[in-house]
Amino acid sequence: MTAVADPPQPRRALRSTAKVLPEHARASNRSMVLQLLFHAGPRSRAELARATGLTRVTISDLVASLLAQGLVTELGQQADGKVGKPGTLVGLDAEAFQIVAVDLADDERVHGAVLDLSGAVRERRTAPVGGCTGAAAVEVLLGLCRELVAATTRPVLGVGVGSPGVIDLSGRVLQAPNRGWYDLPLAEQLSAALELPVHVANDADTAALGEFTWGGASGNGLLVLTVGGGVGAGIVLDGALVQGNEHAAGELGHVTALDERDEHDRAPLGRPELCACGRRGCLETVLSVPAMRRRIAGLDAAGRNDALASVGRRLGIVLAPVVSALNLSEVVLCGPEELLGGPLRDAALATLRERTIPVVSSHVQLRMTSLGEHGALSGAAVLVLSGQLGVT
Amino acid sequence: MTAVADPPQPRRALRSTAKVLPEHARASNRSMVLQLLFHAGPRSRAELARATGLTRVTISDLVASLLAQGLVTELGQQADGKVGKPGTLVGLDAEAFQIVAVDLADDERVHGAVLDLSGAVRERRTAPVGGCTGAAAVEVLLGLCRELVAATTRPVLGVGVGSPGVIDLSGRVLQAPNRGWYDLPLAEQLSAALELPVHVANDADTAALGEFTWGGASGNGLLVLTVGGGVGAGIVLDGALVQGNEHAAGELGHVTALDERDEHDRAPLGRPELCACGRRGCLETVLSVPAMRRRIAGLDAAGRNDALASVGRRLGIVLAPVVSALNLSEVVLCGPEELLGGPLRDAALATLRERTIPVVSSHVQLRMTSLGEHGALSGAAVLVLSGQLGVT
DNA sequence: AGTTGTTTGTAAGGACGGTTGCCTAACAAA
DNA sequence: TTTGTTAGGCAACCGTCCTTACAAACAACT
Repeated sequence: MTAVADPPQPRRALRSTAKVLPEHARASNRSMVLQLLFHAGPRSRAELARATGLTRVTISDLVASLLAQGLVTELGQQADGKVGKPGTLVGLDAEAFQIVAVDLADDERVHGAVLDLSGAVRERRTAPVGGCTGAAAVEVLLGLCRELVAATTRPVLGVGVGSPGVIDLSGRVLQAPNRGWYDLPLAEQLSAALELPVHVANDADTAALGEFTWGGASGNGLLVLTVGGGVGAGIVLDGALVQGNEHAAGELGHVTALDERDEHDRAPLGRPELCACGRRGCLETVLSVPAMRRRIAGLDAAGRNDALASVGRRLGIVLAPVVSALNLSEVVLCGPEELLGGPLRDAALATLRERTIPVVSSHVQLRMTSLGEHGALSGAAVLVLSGQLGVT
Repeated sequence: MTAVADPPQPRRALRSTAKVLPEHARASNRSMVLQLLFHAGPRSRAELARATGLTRVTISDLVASLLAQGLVTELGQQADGKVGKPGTLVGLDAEAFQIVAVDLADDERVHGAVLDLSGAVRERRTAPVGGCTGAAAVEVLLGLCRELVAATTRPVLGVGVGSPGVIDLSGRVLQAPNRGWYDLPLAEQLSAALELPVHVANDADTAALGEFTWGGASGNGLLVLTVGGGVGAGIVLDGALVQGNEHAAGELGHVTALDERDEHDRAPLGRPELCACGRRGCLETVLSVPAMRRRIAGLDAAGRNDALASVGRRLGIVLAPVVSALNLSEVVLCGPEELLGGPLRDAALATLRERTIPVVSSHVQLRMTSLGEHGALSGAAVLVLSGQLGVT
């Protein structure tokens, strides 16, 4: 045996790891039980034990602590005619806590809601924010949060906020140009002011979380595209949001989608337009709501369909490499149904299928969100459910 | 308080969770110590305690068990003139075990090697496989593995195999057309025959792992593009390989990269060619080694550079949406340096920067692999290190 | 040289989390 | 009524980590 080559030098920075304590195991198992009750509905302790792989003893112990916290309640006997002693059903108590959720995606008004643990909206409030930036915008947001907290009728589990911009895992807004926020520890500030746990994430990410949890996601990879004044995306892989190196994952709005030299779709879309970012032909210049409304203004139905189909084709071209690289199972569009739902979606899906290998394209779905307008609020609520209870 | 909306129904399939036992915590902490010693070199127990957050007592206990297994050795006293009792250095013993790694990316020959725990190649072997398919190809692979195992001089930690095709987490080859493997439990079969732990993954994925561990990856998202007879990609996010819904993540070779109606690069590249997959203009028809060699055959230096730059631009166009969506920090090219390293890389990077928003493009690197030809073998070894010791 | 303060590594005891084994209660079927 | 099965609770045990306490080794100061 002789050394044939020098060993390569490990130069990579150490991956972030963390110590694991027995109590973390406990928290994880507790989350697993809650997750099961949340998604699959009430179960007996014995059923929970079988589903989780834990013993009945451990499950009994966990359930006892959850009962003590009021998170779950006993719902009486299982009355199906099986042999043996009937189990006592244990179910998540959707009324145990309430969640305050806020969506900052709209430039004019901040939308907020109080939800229960099942995701049902119990109360709505909005506040005008047009023009406010910096600390003033924080004040408006904080005011709405206080109002919503005052409107709750149960203990508040936490506050979830979805906001445009680049936001890190701790809820620090690294940059949000339309609010004039730069390096702002928003979650920390709100949490201190409200004396509640506060979770803040990008609005496309919260939309993706909402869709993942309540939208009936069927497979493993989900991309949610939010189309409004701009275009954003949130990606969920293996049950977790993709953050990206600079917490800027999902910044698809400024990928070039229409090229100076492309003949393709030249007629309906015209030459690439200048984007707010200073470059030409960004996806936002064809797919954003204002851009689409401008393009279809004054056209007849056929012309509108043509124009929207052209937009859809450009979208399909941009999505094809992403869907292929990640082997996504679902792409979901959030935005005005009348713009996105018809020819645009059809053309995007057709283009996507044309441009990807069958093993990828045959399994991918491209559809409108099933959550309607309050998808973003549901997602902000999931942020809290996930952060406080480990339920997704 | 009144119910304003019905609760959305959770329709999503339950996410796979697993119970966590104290022993899993132990294994995790053990891996963390090994990881630290692997990447940062020998440390004293007290230093390990500070770095991990565990107490000195726990670290002593963990180190004792690692010593008993022979994975680490004491390396004598720390001789730096600090106050206090000098610590005893503990280091990973690179000679404790050896790893057998095999790369099936080449259609003609199977390449294999014996490596030590530091990743140094100690022994090389190859075996001709041209033409063999199905069970015969498995036999050739098995023969090479036996030969390599016989060539080891230490206990074998495990066997790592990188193979083209779609492969699931258990090492089952779902499809590998060029070997005629369909739904073949390769890891299981090899493991039974060799009586050793065997880990099998896609060759682009192993290349990505190797690059991640030894290539000096600097940030959070890494995409490794392998360019040979075909084109493949492996993606590492948050320290883990992206699998995809059908385990087909990274199938970038058959994304359309050259469009029938695109004028762009028409002159150097010609009209979109028919691909083996039956469609036209796939990335493989411009970026694969045979395609590029055919295109530059007979050209002078300037013509070659033009042609390769055109290929690079098409690559940049395909990569831009992926890099933006994931906010990748690094894209690495594996393949012939003389084709990929020059104008192709430059043009791809320039195009990538043109077509992505600065927050993404300003941080992304696009470079050749630093591991040379045995990147795939190193990656297969990482597969074993990761699977058996939790070290990545 | 002796003392003091710092640091390392180990030992003993406690807290926590999960398991196994055994018990009783409740029910269906023979 | 008996038998078999299932649910849930109690006690004892094991593994893992923590805190507290202690001996050893060394630098620096008196």
